[in-house]
Amino acid sequence: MPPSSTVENYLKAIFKAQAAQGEEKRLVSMGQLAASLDVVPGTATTMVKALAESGLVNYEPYAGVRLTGAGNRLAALVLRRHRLMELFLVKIVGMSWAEVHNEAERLEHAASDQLIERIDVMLGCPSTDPHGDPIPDSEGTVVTRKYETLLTCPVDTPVVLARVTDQDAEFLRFLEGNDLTPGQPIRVETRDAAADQVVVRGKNNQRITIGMRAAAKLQVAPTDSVS
Amino acid sequence: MPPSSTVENYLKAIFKAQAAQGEEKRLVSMGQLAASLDVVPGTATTMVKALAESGLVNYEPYAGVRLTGAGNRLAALVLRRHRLMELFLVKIVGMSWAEVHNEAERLEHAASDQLIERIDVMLGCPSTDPHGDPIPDSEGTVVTRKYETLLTCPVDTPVVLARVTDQDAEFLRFLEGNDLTPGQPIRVETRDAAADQVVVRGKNNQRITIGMRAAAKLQVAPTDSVS
DNA sequence: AATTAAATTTTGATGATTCAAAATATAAAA
DNA sequence: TTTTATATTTTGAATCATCAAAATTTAATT
Repeated sequence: MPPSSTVENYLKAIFKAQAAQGEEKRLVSMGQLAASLDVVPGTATTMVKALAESGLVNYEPYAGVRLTGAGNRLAALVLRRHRLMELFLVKIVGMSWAEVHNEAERLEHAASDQLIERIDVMLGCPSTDPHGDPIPDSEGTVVTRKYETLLTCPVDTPVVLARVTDQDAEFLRFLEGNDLTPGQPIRVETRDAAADQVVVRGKNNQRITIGMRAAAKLQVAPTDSVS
Repeated sequence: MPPSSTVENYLKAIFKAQAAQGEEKRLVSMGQLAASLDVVPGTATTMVKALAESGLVNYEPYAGVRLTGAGNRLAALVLRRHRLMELFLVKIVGMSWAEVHNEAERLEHAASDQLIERIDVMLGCPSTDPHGDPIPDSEGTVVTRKYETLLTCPVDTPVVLARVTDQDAEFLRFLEGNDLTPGQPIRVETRDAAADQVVVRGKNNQRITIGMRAAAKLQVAPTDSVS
Protein backbone atom coordinates (compact mmCIF):
# COMPACT_ATOMS: atom_id res chain seq x y z
CA MET A 1 0.00 0.00 0.00
CA PRO A 2 1.07 3.59 -0.54
CA PRO A 3 2.76 5.52 2.25
CA SER A 4 0.36 7.42 4.52
CA SER A 5 0.38 11.20 4.58
CA THR A 6 2.04 10.94 7.96
CA VAL A 7 4.90 8.91 6.58
CA GLU A 8 5.22 11.31 3.65
CA ASN A 9 5.39 14.22 6.05
CA TYR A 10 8.09 12.62 8.16
CA LEU A 11 10.19 11.87 5.11
CA LYS A 12 9.72 15.38 3.81
CA ALA A 13 10.73 16.87 7.14
CA ILE A 14 13.85 14.72 7.34
CA PHE A 15 14.71 15.57 3.76
CA LYS A 16 14.40 19.28 4.38
CA ALA A 17 16.34 19.13 7.62
CA GLN A 18 19.13 17.23 5.91
CA ALA A 19 19.20 19.72 3.05
CA ALA A 20 19.19 22.64 5.45
CA GLN A 21 22.12 21.45 7.51
CA GLY A 22 24.08 20.92 4.33
CA GLU A 23 26.56 18.37 5.58
CA GLU A 24 25.36 15.11 4.14
CA LYS A 25 26.92 13.12 6.91
CA ARG A 26 25.11 14.72 9.80
CA LEU A 27 22.00 13.12 11.21
CA VAL A 28 18.72 14.82 11.95
CA SER A 29 17.97 14.86 15.66
CA MET A 30 14.69 13.71 17.09
CA GLY A 31 14.12 17.04 18.77
CA GLN A 32 14.49 18.89 15.50
CA LEU A 33 12.26 16.47 13.66
CA ALA A 34 9.62 16.49 16.37
CA ALA A 35 9.61 20.28 16.45
CA SER A 36 9.23 20.63 12.70
CA LEU A 37 6.33 18.19 12.67
CA ASP A 38 4.79 19.65 15.78
CA VAL A 39 4.66 16.41 17.75
CA VAL A 40 6.28 15.49 21.05
CA PRO A 41 9.73 13.90 20.81
CA GLY A 42 8.52 10.48 21.87
CA THR A 43 6.18 10.37 18.92
CA ALA A 44 8.99 11.10 16.52
CA THR A 45 11.07 8.31 18.03
CA THR A 46 8.22 5.85 17.58
CA MET A 47 7.55 6.83 13.99
CA VAL A 48 11.19 6.90 13.04
CA LYS A 49 11.63 3.37 14.32
CA ALA A 50 8.74 2.33 12.10
CA LEU A 51 10.28 4.14 9.13
CA ALA A 52 13.54 2.33 9.81
CA GLU A 53 11.63 -0.96 9.78
CA SER A 54 10.32 -0.06 6.33
CA GLY A 55 13.83 0.69 5.13
CA LEU A 56 13.14 4.35 4.49
CA VAL A 57 15.60 5.74 7.03
CA ASN A 58 18.65 4.75 9.00
CA TYR A 59 18.09 5.32 12.67
CA GLU A 60 20.84 5.58 15.24
CA PRO A 61 19.44 5.74 18.77
CA TYR A 62 20.32 8.94 20.61
CA ALA A 63 22.02 10.20 17.48
CA GLY A 64 19.36 10.78 14.84
CA VAL A 65 18.00 9.73 11.45
CA ARG A 66 19.10 9.91 7.87
CA LEU A 67 17.12 8.97 4.76
CA THR A 68 18.07 5.83 2.89
CA GLY A 69 18.11 5.83 -0.90
CA ALA A 70 14.50 4.72 -1.01
CA GLY A 71 13.49 7.26 1.61
CA ASN A 72 15.27 10.01 -0.22
CA ARG A 73 13.52 9.16 -3.47
CA LEU A 74 10.13 9.10 -1.83
CA ALA A 75 10.72 12.36 0.00
CA ALA A 76 11.80 14.01 -3.25
CA LEU A 77 8.65 12.83 -4.97
CA VAL A 78 6.54 14.33 -2.22
CA LEU A 79 8.39 17.61 -2.65
CA ARG A 80 7.83 17.33 -6.38
CA ARG A 81 4.12 17.03 -5.84
CA HIS A 82 4.15 19.88 -3.37
CA ARG A 83 6.10 22.27 -5.50
CA LEU A 84 4.37 21.54 -8.77
CA MET A 85 1.09 21.98 -6.96
CA GLU A 86 2.18 25.34 -5.59
CA LEU A 87 3.20 26.60 -9.00
CA PHE A 88 -0.02 25.28 -10.47
CA LEU A 89 -2.08 27.09 -7.87
CA VAL A 90 -0.27 30.34 -8.60
CA LYS A 91 -0.06 30.12 -12.37
CA ILE A 92 -3.29 28.38 -13.30
CA VAL A 93 -5.64 28.92 -10.41
CA GLY A 94 -4.42 32.43 -9.69
CA MET A 95 -3.85 32.03 -6.00
CA SER A 96 -1.47 34.30 -4.18
CA TRP A 97 2.12 33.34 -3.63
CA ALA A 98 1.52 33.59 0.09
CA GLU A 99 -1.43 31.22 0.30
CA VAL A 100 -0.32 28.28 -1.75
CA HIS A 101 1.99 26.57 0.71
CA ASN A 102 -0.69 25.43 3.12
CA GLU A 103 -3.01 24.44 0.31
CA ALA A 104 -0.30 22.36 -1.36
CA GLU A 105 0.58 20.88 2.00
CA ARG A 106 -2.70 18.99 1.88
CA LEU A 107 -3.15 18.50 -1.85
CA GLU A 108 0.27 16.89 -2.22
CA HIS A 109 -1.04 13.80 -0.46
CA ALA A 110 -4.23 13.57 -2.48
CA ALA A 111 -3.10 14.18 -6.04
CA SER A 112 -2.40 11.14 -8.19
CA ASP A 113 0.81 10.76 -10.13
CA GLN A 114 -1.13 11.17 -13.34
CA LEU A 115 -2.50 14.50 -12.20
CA ILE A 116 0.94 15.66 -11.15
CA GLU A 117 2.49 14.69 -14.48
CA ARG A 118 -0.31 16.48 -16.31
CA ILE A 119 0.29 19.59 -14.26
CA ASP A 120 4.01 19.29 -14.93
CA VAL A 121 3.42 19.28 -18.67
CA MET A 122 0.85 22.06 -18.42
CA LEU A 123 3.43 24.23 -16.69
CA GLY A 124 6.16 23.36 -19.16
CA CYS A 125 8.15 21.10 -16.86
CA PRO A 126 9.37 23.95 -14.65
CA SER A 127 12.51 23.62 -12.57
CA THR A 128 11.50 25.78 -9.62
CA ASP A 129 8.34 26.62 -7.71
CA PRO A 130 7.05 30.11 -6.87
CA HIS A 131 9.49 30.40 -3.96
CA GLY A 132 12.46 29.37 -6.03
CA ASP A 133 12.63 25.90 -4.54
CA PRO A 134 13.83 23.30 -7.04
CA ILE A 135 11.29 20.80 -8.36
CA PRO A 136 12.58 17.21 -8.28
CA ASP A 137 12.05 15.23 -11.48
CA SER A 138 9.70 12.26 -11.65
CA GLU A 139 12.56 9.92 -10.75
CA GLY A 140 13.09 11.71 -7.47
CA THR A 141 16.25 13.52 -8.48
CA VAL A 142 16.74 17.09 -7.31
CA VAL A 143 19.30 19.55 -8.47
CA THR A 144 19.77 21.93 -5.60
CA ARG A 145 21.83 24.94 -6.42
CA LYS A 146 23.72 26.69 -3.68
CA TYR A 147 23.02 30.35 -3.41
CA GLU A 148 24.37 33.24 -1.43
CA THR A 149 21.93 35.03 0.85
CA LEU A 150 21.41 38.74 1.30
CA LEU A 151 23.67 38.30 4.31
CA THR A 152 26.60 36.85 2.45
CA CYS A 153 26.42 38.21 -1.09
CA PRO A 154 28.70 41.02 -2.25
CA VAL A 155 27.45 44.52 -1.46
CA ASP A 156 26.54 46.96 -4.24
CA THR A 157 26.55 44.23 -6.83
CA PRO A 158 23.48 43.50 -8.94
CA VAL A 159 22.05 40.06 -8.21
CA VAL A 160 18.76 38.29 -8.84
CA LEU A 161 16.48 37.10 -6.07
CA ALA A 162 16.46 33.35 -6.55
CA ARG A 163 14.84 31.70 -3.58
CA VAL A 164 12.93 32.43 -0.41
CA THR A 165 13.40 29.89 2.35
CA ASP A 166 10.42 30.70 4.53
CA GLN A 167 6.84 29.87 3.67
CA ASP A 168 5.18 31.99 6.29
CA ALA A 169 2.21 33.71 4.63
CA GLU A 170 2.71 37.03 6.40
CA PHE A 171 6.38 37.17 5.50
CA LEU A 172 5.60 36.32 1.90
CA ARG A 173 2.93 39.00 1.72
CA PHE A 174 5.45 41.51 2.99
CA LEU A 175 7.94 40.45 0.34
CA GLU A 176 5.33 40.53 -2.39
CA GLY A 177 4.31 44.01 -1.31
CA ASN A 178 7.88 45.11 -1.89
CA ASP A 179 8.31 43.22 -5.14
CA LEU A 180 10.84 40.94 -3.54
CA THR A 181 9.87 37.86 -5.52
CA PRO A 182 12.09 35.30 -7.25
CA GLY A 183 13.40 36.62 -10.53
CA GLN A 184 13.59 40.23 -9.39
CA PRO A 185 16.91 41.99 -9.95
CA ILE A 186 18.11 43.57 -6.72
CA ARG A 187 21.26 44.58 -4.92
CA VAL A 188 22.38 45.01 -1.34
CA GLU A 189 23.17 48.62 -0.62
CA THR A 190 24.45 48.43 2.92
CA ARG A 191 24.65 45.92 5.70
CA ASP A 192 24.88 46.84 9.38
CA ALA A 193 25.18 43.96 11.81
CA ALA A 194 25.00 46.18 14.89
CA ALA A 195 21.73 47.76 13.79
CA ASP A 196 20.44 44.45 12.44
CA GLN A 197 19.78 46.06 9.10
CA VAL A 198 20.23 45.12 5.50
CA VAL A 199 19.28 47.77 3.00
CA VAL A 200 18.21 46.46 -0.35
CA ARG A 201 17.55 48.24 -3.61
CA GLY A 202 14.68 46.51 -5.36
CA LYS A 203 12.31 47.23 -8.22
CA ASN A 204 12.50 50.80 -9.51
CA ASN A 205 15.53 51.20 -7.34
CA GLN A 206 13.28 51.32 -4.32
CA ARG A 207 14.99 51.09 -0.95
CA ILE A 208 13.81 48.35 1.40
CA THR A 209 15.28 47.76 4.84
CA ILE A 210 14.98 44.35 6.45
CA GLY A 211 16.46 42.63 9.46
CA MET A 212 19.28 40.16 9.24
CA ARG A 213 17.11 37.20 10.17
CA ALA A 214 14.86 38.00 7.22
CA ALA A 215 17.82 38.73 4.96
CA ALA A 216 19.19 35.26 5.62
CA LYS A 217 16.01 33.80 4.14
CA LEU A 218 16.48 35.52 0.80
CA GLN A 219 18.83 33.71 -1.52
CA VAL A 220 20.30 35.38 -4.56
CA ALA A 221 22.12 34.38 -7.72
CA PRO A 222 24.66 36.28 -9.81
CA THR A 223 22.79 38.34 -12.40
CA ASP A 224 24.15 36.42 -15.37
CA SER A 225 23.42 32.97 -13.94
CA VAL A 226 19.72 33.30 -14.61
CA SER A 227 18.89 32.79 -18.23
CA MET B 1 -12.15 20.48 14.46
CA PRO B 2 -13.20 19.74 10.90
CA PRO B 3 -14.87 16.43 10.05
CA SER B 4 -12.47 13.67 9.00
CA SER B 5 -12.50 12.35 5.45
CA THR B 6 -14.12 9.26 6.83
CA VAL B 7 -16.99 11.23 8.30
CA GLU B 8 -17.33 13.17 5.06
CA ASN B 9 -17.50 9.93 3.12
CA TYR B 10 -20.17 8.47 5.36
CA LEU B 11 -22.29 11.58 5.07
CA LYS B 12 -21.85 11.63 1.32
CA ALA B 13 -22.84 7.98 1.04
CA ILE B 14 -25.94 8.49 3.16
CA PHE B 15 -26.85 11.56 1.16
CA LYS B 16 -26.55 9.73 -2.13
CA ALA B 17 -28.47 6.73 -0.88
CA GLN B 18 -31.27 8.97 0.35
CA ALA B 19 -31.37 10.81 -2.95
CA ALA B 20 -31.36 7.55 -4.90
CA GLN B 21 -34.27 6.00 -3.05
CA GLY B 22 -36.27 9.13 -3.62
CA GLU B 23 -38.74 8.78 -0.78
CA GLU B 24 -37.53 11.25 1.78
CA LYS B 25 -39.04 9.33 4.63
CA ARG B 26 -37.21 6.05 4.11
CA LEU B 27 -34.06 5.33 6.06
CA VAL B 28 -30.78 4.09 4.67
CA SER B 29 -29.99 0.60 5.89
CA MET B 30 -26.67 -0.34 7.43
CA GLY B 31 -26.13 -3.04 4.85
CA GLN B 32 -26.55 -0.61 2.02
CA LEU B 33 -24.31 1.97 3.63
CA ALA B 34 -21.63 -0.56 4.51
CA ALA B 35 -21.66 -1.93 0.96
CA SER B 36 -21.32 1.48 -0.65
CA LEU B 37 -18.40 2.35 1.61
CA ASP B 38 -16.83 -1.06 1.28
CA VAL B 39 -16.69 -1.80 5.00
CA VAL B 40 -18.25 -4.61 7.01
CA PRO B 41 -21.71 -3.88 8.45
CA GLY B 42 -20.44 -3.69 12.02
CA THR B 43 -18.13 -0.86 11.08
CA ALA B 44 -20.99 1.12 9.62
CA THR B 45 -23.03 0.62 12.78
CA THR B 46 -20.18 1.90 14.92
CA MET B 47 -19.55 4.95 12.77
CA VAL B 48 -23.20 5.81 12.44
CA LYS B 49 -23.60 5.79 16.18
CA ALA B 50 -20.74 8.25 16.39
CA LEU B 51 -22.32 10.42 13.69
CA ALA B 52 -25.56 10.37 15.65
CA GLU B 53 -23.64 11.51 18.75
CA SER B 54 -22.38 14.46 16.71
CA GLY B 55 -25.87 15.33 15.63
CA LEU B 56 -25.22 14.69 11.96
CA VAL B 57 -27.66 11.81 11.53
CA ASN B 58 -30.69 10.27 13.14
CA TYR B 59 -30.10 6.65 13.85
CA GLU B 60 -32.82 4.12 14.51
CA PRO B 61 -31.36 0.77 15.55
CA TYR B 62 -32.23 -2.08 13.18
CA ALA B 63 -33.98 0.42 10.93
CA GLY B 64 -31.37 2.73 9.45
CA VAL B 65 -30.03 6.29 9.29
CA ARG B 66 -31.17 9.58 7.92
CA LEU B 67 -29.23 12.85 7.73
CA THR B 68 -30.18 15.67 10.07
CA GLY B 69 -30.25 19.23 8.79
CA ALA B 70 -26.62 19.72 9.78
CA GLY B 71 -25.61 16.41 8.25
CA ASN B 72 -27.43 17.20 5.05
CA ARG B 73 -25.71 20.53 4.75
CA LEU B 74 -22.29 19.05 5.34
CA ALA B 75 -22.89 16.24 2.88
CA ALA B 76 -24.00 18.70 0.23
CA LEU B 77 -20.86 20.75 0.75
CA VAL B 78 -18.73 17.67 0.26
CA LEU B 79 -20.59 16.97 -2.97
CA ARG B 80 -20.07 20.56 -3.98
CA ARG B 81 -16.33 20.17 -3.53
CA HIS B 82 -16.37 16.89 -5.38
CA ARG B 83 -18.34 18.10 -8.36
CA LEU B 84 -16.63 21.42 -8.76
CA MET B 85 -13.34 19.59 -8.58
CA GLU B 86 -14.44 17.17 -11.30
CA LEU B 87 -15.48 19.95 -13.61
CA PHE B 88 -12.27 21.80 -12.88
CA LEU B 89 -10.20 18.75 -13.73
CA VAL B 90 -12.03 18.35 -17.04
CA LYS B 91 -12.27 21.98 -18.07
CA ILE B 92 -9.06 23.46 -16.76
CA VAL B 93 -6.67 20.56 -16.32
CA GLY B 94 -7.91 18.72 -19.38
CA MET B 95 -8.43 15.36 -17.78
CA SER B 96 -10.80 12.88 -19.29
CA TRP B 97 -14.38 12.66 -18.20
CA ALA B 98 -13.77 9.08 -17.20
CA GLU B 99 -10.81 9.67 -14.89
CA VAL B 100 -11.92 12.58 -12.80
CA HIS B 101 -14.20 10.83 -10.36
CA ASN B 102 -11.50 8.96 -8.48
CA GLU B 103 -9.20 11.93 -8.49
CA ALA B 104 -11.91 14.19 -7.09
CA GLU B 105 -12.77 11.52 -4.57
CA ARG B 106 -9.48 12.28 -2.83
CA LEU B 107 -9.04 15.96 -3.61
CA GLU B 108 -12.46 16.85 -2.21
CA HIS B 109 -11.13 16.23 1.29
CA ALA B 110 -7.95 18.21 0.83
CA ALA B 111 -9.12 21.35 -0.94
CA SER B 112 -9.80 24.40 1.21
CA ASP B 113 -13.04 26.33 0.94
CA GLN B 114 -11.11 29.23 -0.55
CA LEU B 115 -9.75 27.04 -3.31
CA ILE B 116 -13.20 25.65 -4.03
CA GLU B 117 -14.75 29.10 -4.21
CA ARG B 118 -11.99 30.24 -6.54
CA ILE B 119 -12.59 27.26 -8.77
CA ASP B 120 -16.31 27.97 -8.69
CA VAL B 121 -15.74 31.50 -9.94
CA MET B 122 -13.19 30.35 -12.48
CA LEU B 123 -15.77 27.99 -13.95
CA GLY B 124 -18.51 30.59 -13.92
CA CYS B 125 -20.47 29.15 -11.02
CA PRO B 126 -21.68 26.12 -12.96
CA SER B 127 -24.81 24.27 -11.94
CA THR B 128 -23.79 20.77 -13.00
CA ASP B 129 -20.63 18.71 -13.16
CA PRO B 130 -19.34 16.75 -16.20
CA HIS B 131 -21.75 13.90 -15.48
CA GLY B 132 -24.75 16.18 -15.18
CA ASP B 133 -24.88 15.94 -11.40
CA PRO B 134 -26.10 19.15 -9.78
CA ILE B 135 -23.56 21.24 -7.88
CA PRO B 136 -24.84 22.38 -4.46
CA ASP B 137 -24.31 26.04 -3.66
CA SER B 138 -21.96 27.21 -0.94
CA GLU B 139 -24.79 27.13 1.59
CA GLY B 140 -25.32 23.45 1.00
CA THR B 141 -28.49 23.77 -1.02
CA VAL B 142 -29.00 21.46 -3.98
CA VAL B 143 -31.59 21.73 -6.67
CA THR B 144 -32.04 18.21 -7.96
CA ARG B 145 -34.12 17.98 -11.06
CA LYS B 146 -36.00 14.80 -11.80
CA TYR B 147 -35.31 13.34 -15.18
CA GLU B 148 -36.66 10.50 -17.25
CA THR B 149 -34.20 7.78 -18.18
CA LEU B 150 -33.70 6.12 -21.55
CA LEU B 151 -35.92 3.41 -20.11
CA THR B 152 -38.86 5.62 -19.32
CA CYS B 153 -38.72 8.50 -21.79
CA PRO B 154 -41.03 8.63 -24.82
CA VAL B 155 -39.79 6.76 -27.88
CA ASP B 156 -38.91 8.56 -31.09
CA THR B 157 -38.93 11.91 -29.38
CA PRO B 158 -35.88 14.18 -29.41
CA VAL B 159 -34.41 14.63 -25.93
CA VAL B 160 -31.14 15.83 -24.48
CA LEU B 161 -28.81 13.63 -22.47
CA ALA B 162 -28.78 15.34 -19.09
CA ARG B 163 -27.13 13.11 -16.56
CA VAL B 164 -25.19 9.88 -16.19
CA THR B 165 -25.63 8.12 -12.88
CA ASP B 166 -22.63 5.82 -12.93
CA GLN B 167 -19.06 6.91 -12.44
CA ASP B 168 -17.38 3.75 -13.60
CA ALA B 169 -14.44 4.76 -15.78
CA GLU B 170 -14.93 1.98 -18.32
CA PHE B 171 -18.59 2.78 -18.72
CA LEU B 172 -17.85 6.47 -19.14
CA ARG B 173 -15.20 5.75 -21.73
CA PHE B 174 -17.73 3.70 -23.66
CA LEU B 175 -20.23 6.55 -23.55
CA GLU B 176 -17.64 9.10 -24.54
CA GLY B 177 -16.64 6.95 -27.48
CA ASN B 178 -20.20 7.11 -28.69
CA ASP B 179 -20.67 10.79 -27.98
CA LEU B 180 -23.17 10.01 -25.30
CA THR B 181 -22.20 12.90 -23.04
CA PRO B 182 -24.42 15.38 -21.17
CA GLY B 183 -25.78 18.02 -23.50
CA GLN B 184 -25.96 15.75 -26.53
CA PRO B 185 -29.30 15.67 -28.36
CA ILE B 186 -30.48 12.08 -28.77
CA ARG B 187 -33.62 10.04 -29.11
CA VAL B 188 -34.71 6.52 -28.31
CA GLU B 189 -35.53 4.65 -31.50
CA THR B 190 -36.77 1.35 -30.12
CA ARG B 191 -36.92 -0.43 -26.84
CA ASP B 192 -37.13 -4.22 -26.50
CA ALA B 193 -37.40 -5.57 -22.97
CA ALA B 194 -37.19 -9.20 -24.05
CA ALA B 195 -33.96 -8.65 -25.94
CA ASP B 196 -32.66 -6.29 -23.25
CA GLN B 197 -32.05 -3.65 -25.90
CA VAL B 198 -32.51 0.05 -26.18
CA VAL B 199 -31.60 1.53 -29.53
CA VAL B 200 -30.56 5.14 -29.40
CA ARG B 201 -29.92 7.62 -32.15
CA GLY B 202 -27.07 9.85 -31.13
CA LYS B 203 -24.74 12.33 -32.75
CA ASN B 204 -24.94 12.38 -36.56
CA ASN B 205 -27.96 10.17 -36.19
CA GLN B 206 -25.68 7.30 -35.32
CA ARG B 207 -27.36 4.20 -34.00
CA ILE B 208 -26.14 2.88 -30.63
CA THR B 209 -27.58 -0.17 -28.92
CA ILE B 210 -27.26 -0.55 -25.17
CA GLY B 211 -28.71 -2.85 -22.53
CA MET B 212 -31.51 -1.84 -20.24
CA ARG B 213 -29.32 -1.72 -17.19
CA ALA B 214 -27.10 0.82 -18.92
CA ALA B 215 -30.08 2.69 -20.34
CA ALA B 216 -31.42 3.20 -16.84
CA LYS B 217 -28.26 5.11 -15.98
CA LEU B 218 -28.76 7.68 -18.71
CA GLN B 219 -31.12 10.46 -17.74
CA VAL B 220 -32.63 12.76 -20.32
CA ALA B 221 -34.47 16.06 -20.41
CA PRO B 222 -37.04 17.37 -22.88
CA THR B 223 -35.22 19.16 -25.70
CA ASP B 224 -36.62 22.57 -24.82
CA SER B 225 -35.82 22.38 -21.10
CA VAL B 226 -32.13 22.96 -21.69
CA SER B 227 -31.42 26.58 -22.44
C1' DA C 1 -47.03 -19.81 15.93
C1' DA C 2 -42.59 -22.03 15.24
C1' DT C 3 -38.74 -22.26 12.52
C1' DT C 4 -35.51 -20.50 9.28
C1' DA C 5 -33.15 -16.93 6.97
C1' DA C 6 -31.24 -12.41 6.68
C1' DA C 7 -29.74 -8.22 8.59
C1' DT C 8 -27.91 -5.77 12.49
C1' DT C 9 -25.47 -5.07 16.60
C1' DT C 10 -21.92 -6.44 20.05
C1' DT C 11 -17.66 -7.91 21.55
C1' DG C 12 -12.88 -8.33 21.43
C1' DA C 13 -8.80 -7.14 18.82
C1' DT C 14 -5.69 -4.73 15.73
C1' DG C 15 -2.87 -0.98 13.48
C1' DA C 16 -1.65 3.78 13.08
C1' DT C 17 -0.67 7.91 15.35
C1' DT C 18 -0.55 10.52 19.08
C1' DC C 19 0.36 12.40 24.16
C1' DA C 20 1.98 12.68 29.08
C1' DA C 21 5.10 11.57 32.11
C1' DA C 22 8.68 8.56 33.91
C1' DA C 23 13.21 6.48 32.99
C1' DT C 24 17.53 6.75 30.84
C1' DA C 25 21.36 8.29 28.18
C1' DT C 26 24.43 11.88 26.49
C1' DA C 27 26.64 16.26 26.71
C1' DA C 28 28.07 20.33 29.25
C1' DA C 29 29.66 22.63 33.31
C1' DA C 30 31.73 23.02 37.44
C1' DT D 1 35.39 13.58 37.34
C1' DT D 2 31.21 14.44 39.66
C1' DT D 3 27.26 17.09 39.07
C1' DT D 4 23.86 19.28 36.30
C1' DA D 5 21.33 20.15 32.35
C1' DT D 6 19.41 18.62 28.08
C1' DA D 7 17.87 15.34 24.83
C1' DT D 8 16.04 10.87 23.92
C1' DT D 9 13.66 6.79 24.76
C1' DT D 10 10.15 4.02 27.23
C1' DT D 11 5.94 3.05 29.14
C1' DG D 12 1.16 3.30 29.54
C1' DA D 13 -2.84 5.12 27.68
C1' DA D 14 -6.02 7.33 24.33
C1' DT D 15 -8.42 8.01 19.74
C1' DC D 16 -9.99 6.67 15.16
C1' DA D 17 -11.32 3.45 11.94
C1' DT D 18 -11.39 -0.97 10.98
C1' DC D 19 -12.28 -6.39 10.96
C1' DA D 20 -13.82 -11.13 12.40
C1' DA D 21 -16.89 -13.63 14.54
C1' DA D 22 -20.42 -14.29 18.03
C1' DA D 23 -24.93 -12.75 19.78
C1' DT D 24 -29.21 -10.70 18.88
C1' DT D 25 -33.10 -8.89 16.47
C1' DT D 26 -36.25 -8.50 12.76
C1' DA D 27 -38.42 -10.41 8.75
C1' DA D 28 -39.83 -14.27 6.04
C1' DT D 29 -41.46 -19.09 5.58
C1' DT D 30 -43.43 -22.93 6.51
